[in-house]
Amino acid sequence: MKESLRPRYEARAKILKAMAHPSRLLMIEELQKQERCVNELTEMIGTDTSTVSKHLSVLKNAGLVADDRRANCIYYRLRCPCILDFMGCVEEVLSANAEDHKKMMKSCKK
Amino acid sequence: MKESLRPRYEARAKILKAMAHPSRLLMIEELQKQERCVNELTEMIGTDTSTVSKHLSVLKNAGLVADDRRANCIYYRLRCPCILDFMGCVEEVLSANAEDHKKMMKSCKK
DNA sequence: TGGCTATTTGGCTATATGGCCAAATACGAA
DNA sequence: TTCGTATTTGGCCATATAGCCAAATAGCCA
Repeated sequence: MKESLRPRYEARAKILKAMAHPSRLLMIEELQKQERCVNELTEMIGTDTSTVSKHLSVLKNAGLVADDRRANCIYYRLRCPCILDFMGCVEEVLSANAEDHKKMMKSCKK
Repeated sequence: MKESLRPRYEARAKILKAMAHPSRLLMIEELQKQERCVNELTEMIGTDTSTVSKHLSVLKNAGLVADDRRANCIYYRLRCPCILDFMGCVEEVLSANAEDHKKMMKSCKK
């Protein structure tokens, strides 16, 4: 790869990687609807608080979420809501995959 | 996480994960322009053929690319071109990050 | 068929990640 | 200041991934 292009692709990959986890996708979706504190997200995900905190730091580190403290909770919110537009296409891929799978099964029966 | 939702998020995460690598992003971008065989991609990326082959199998396994053989090469193509629309938003995040960074630097000087 | 090239697979190592626990920290409120 | 709750961090283990090499496979073409 041309060296000059590498940082660009690495930066993009980092963002995609930050999104590429089931729990983090759930959080992103939730945070698009409304901001949430760590505790609330922990309940939704149903795992250890420390795990959720680490997931959030991945998202924050990628610049996908921002946080601010109010009262004694830290609220997270989605920084670029367009992120969720991704999902339309992701779903398209998934249904294309399902379609293929169906075809394959059919042709196996023959 | 509600058990019924898990498979859905896992499927989505798998697709994002498949995209989340610099070399694979480069390939995806290239394959949107035109189909390419393993050898051509290997040259572009500048790494071992076997590595590229494995990257391609990740993409294929996620349903992002399809391949077919012609003459004695195997040509890969992008299955869902909408995938690249992602990048607009990814870039948006990146420039928001850059903006933040700039602000931070400024406020440090004060 | 047999050779040749393109591609994939297996094996290995180094590195990164997710998850849990325990401990540390941060900060608002009394 | 001190307490108590919310959050983060460090440590550990199990698992996954990238990359390279060597070897196996696949399938065109003479």
